[in-house]
Amino acid sequence: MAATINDVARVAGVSISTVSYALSGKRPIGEKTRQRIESAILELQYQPNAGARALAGRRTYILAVTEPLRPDTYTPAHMAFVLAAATAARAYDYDVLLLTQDEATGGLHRVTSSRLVDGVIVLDVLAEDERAELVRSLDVPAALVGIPADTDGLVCVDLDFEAAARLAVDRLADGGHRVVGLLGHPPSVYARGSNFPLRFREAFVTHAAERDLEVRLGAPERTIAGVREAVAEILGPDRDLTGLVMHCEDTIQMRTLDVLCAAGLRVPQDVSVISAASTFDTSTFAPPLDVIPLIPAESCSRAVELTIAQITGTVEPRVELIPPTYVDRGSTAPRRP
Amino acid sequence: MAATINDVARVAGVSISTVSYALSGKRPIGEKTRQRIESAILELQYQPNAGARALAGRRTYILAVTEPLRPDTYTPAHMAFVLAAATAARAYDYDVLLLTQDEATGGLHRVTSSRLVDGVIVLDVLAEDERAELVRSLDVPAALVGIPADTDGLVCVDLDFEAAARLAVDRLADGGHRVVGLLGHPPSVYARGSNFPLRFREAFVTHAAERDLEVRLGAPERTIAGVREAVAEILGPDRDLTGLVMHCEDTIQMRTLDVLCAAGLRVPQDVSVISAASTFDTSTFAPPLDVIPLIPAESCSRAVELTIAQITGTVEPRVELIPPTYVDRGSTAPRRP
DNA sequence: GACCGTCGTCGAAGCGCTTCGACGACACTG
DNA sequence: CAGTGTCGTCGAAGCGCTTCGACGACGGTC
Repeated sequence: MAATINDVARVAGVSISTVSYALSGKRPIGEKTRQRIESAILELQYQPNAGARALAGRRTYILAVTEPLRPDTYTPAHMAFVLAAATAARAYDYDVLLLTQDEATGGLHRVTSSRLVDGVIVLDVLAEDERAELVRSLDVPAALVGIPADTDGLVCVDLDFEAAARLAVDRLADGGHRVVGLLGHPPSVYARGSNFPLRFREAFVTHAAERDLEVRLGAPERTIAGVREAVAEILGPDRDLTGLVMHCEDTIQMRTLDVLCAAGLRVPQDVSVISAASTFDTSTFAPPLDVIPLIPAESCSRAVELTIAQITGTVEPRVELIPPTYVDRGSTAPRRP
Repeated sequence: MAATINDVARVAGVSISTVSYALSGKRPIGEKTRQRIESAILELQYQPNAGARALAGRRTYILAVTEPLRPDTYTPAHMAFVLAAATAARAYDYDVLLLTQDEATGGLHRVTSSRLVDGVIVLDVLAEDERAELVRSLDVPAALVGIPADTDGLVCVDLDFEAAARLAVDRLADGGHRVVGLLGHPPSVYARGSNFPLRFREAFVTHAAERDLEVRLGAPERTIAGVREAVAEILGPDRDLTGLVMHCEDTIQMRTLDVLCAAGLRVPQDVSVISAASTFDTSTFAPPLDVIPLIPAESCSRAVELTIAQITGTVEPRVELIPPTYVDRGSTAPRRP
């Protein structure tokens, strides 16, 4: 059997409460006592029993991460967030319970009301998301990565997609480009109400209008043919498009570059290209792309932070938007006269 | 505060042990009592406290899933296994704690010796894998999905990659093909000692020799150029290769089809193509490919089953190989004379 | 020197559940 | 009808931990 706190106390010749306080640091402990306890712990390979700790301490040190991974979502990007959340949680000594697919919603109720978890990280938030409702009504420490339509009473974190869209538009507008395109996600993604593609697209269109640009939108299917078609359409019959922003999966972006190349268009001489809100590495693309990165670790570690702050104290509901940054890799250039 | 078993007992007018037995079914309960208890549970929205249950019952109903997700591994395929494990676990009323990256090894010790989890599912097993050692020495209920070099004392489950390789070889050999190629993973994957690519490749080479075939191996990098080069090499200067087996990521497979098409080679008229041990859907490829599928749900649910069997009883160490199946989609044809 | 505060330690009371042993109430045996 | 089971229920003893209150031993104050 595994050693218990009783064994440690006996070996160290102190009471169990002393051991507990030595471990938690909630009361001062004499130097010599502490050392005896520490060596007893080492000797016995003592690890506190998680169940007992949860029961007595009312903390499990587990966070639920809910990520539906809906059929048409793009796994790598979403998993990057799950991983980032897991890593961030470990930095605070929390473990992560994974709730996916149907459990993403159903399991949320179960794990919170059985006090299996201390808090919840909600990923891939839709504009209308059951889980947002659930979190609100359950009144459990939680942070959403993404912004639902109704943020009332919730703690949300996300990249500032609107600002990212403006940043991309400005870059092209400042370069003198007049006709710009946005290559987005497959139509089904917009239909589902996934929030960030919509937010990005709206801000893109709005700000392009403010900057007096002509805008063309594409929502290619994932197939080669789909990309080819969308690119052809966006370029226009006269191929007068000179600025292209891509806010989509890596395969689509790579294929787009292939298609541009095949069409004899050079980047950035003929077309300036920006990869926006991408979770993957665009520096290995051919050519490497300018990017406004979406860094999972950033939003997730903030979400974990805010959740833990709610567990240990109290946090005002809020929406925190992370300002975007622009990484220049030479895939944009001023428009040639 | 959440309702406890005490509240339920009070409302139902019985003792707490009766409630507990009603819940677990470990002793018979009178019909009327059971109903009173059930309605009390509904009324109070009672959910047993996970920590207390773990402490008293010595079961947490949590399984650890360890998946290192090493830098060069292909996320979608690996995550498919994580998801399958989570889903399978839920079917047995177990939740899943995710251990990735550095925690995949380090966290294993922590979560088992603190009794946070009842068992462990080990994914992406290397030929030489620390986690196999750890599981052996920890003596914790566990199942590995994949086969380490030393399986002594371990419970392992996996697709029978050797049989899959033979199946692919036989299909081509029976079709009269004499020169066959295997397009595998990037070199780094083989170098790392990931076990299934190696097992597949070895069996492929061995069995092709038995069938008197000439074998060409390719291990393309993920880039377009990498694929193009590997395909050119495998086809040979005379393009005498007529059978191709792909055991690699979906992007590489798609690109290979693009490259074949660009080279004017038709599938299956000029080249017969088989996708082997693939976790993704090859029916949407152009053309749809014959496939020997690797079904994560299959190995994972068996792994979960075997782990839970170890928790509740005892299971002999073993290696269970899942027989491969062949799905015909018309991408192979007899060799033209 | 009486008084106070801090430090370091202990004992004991839970936390909410499972499970063992006990026991009354029956329904069978023979 | 005494003996033997099974059924349905209860009380109580933990499971291993945290935390509260208490208390002796000091060192400082006035």
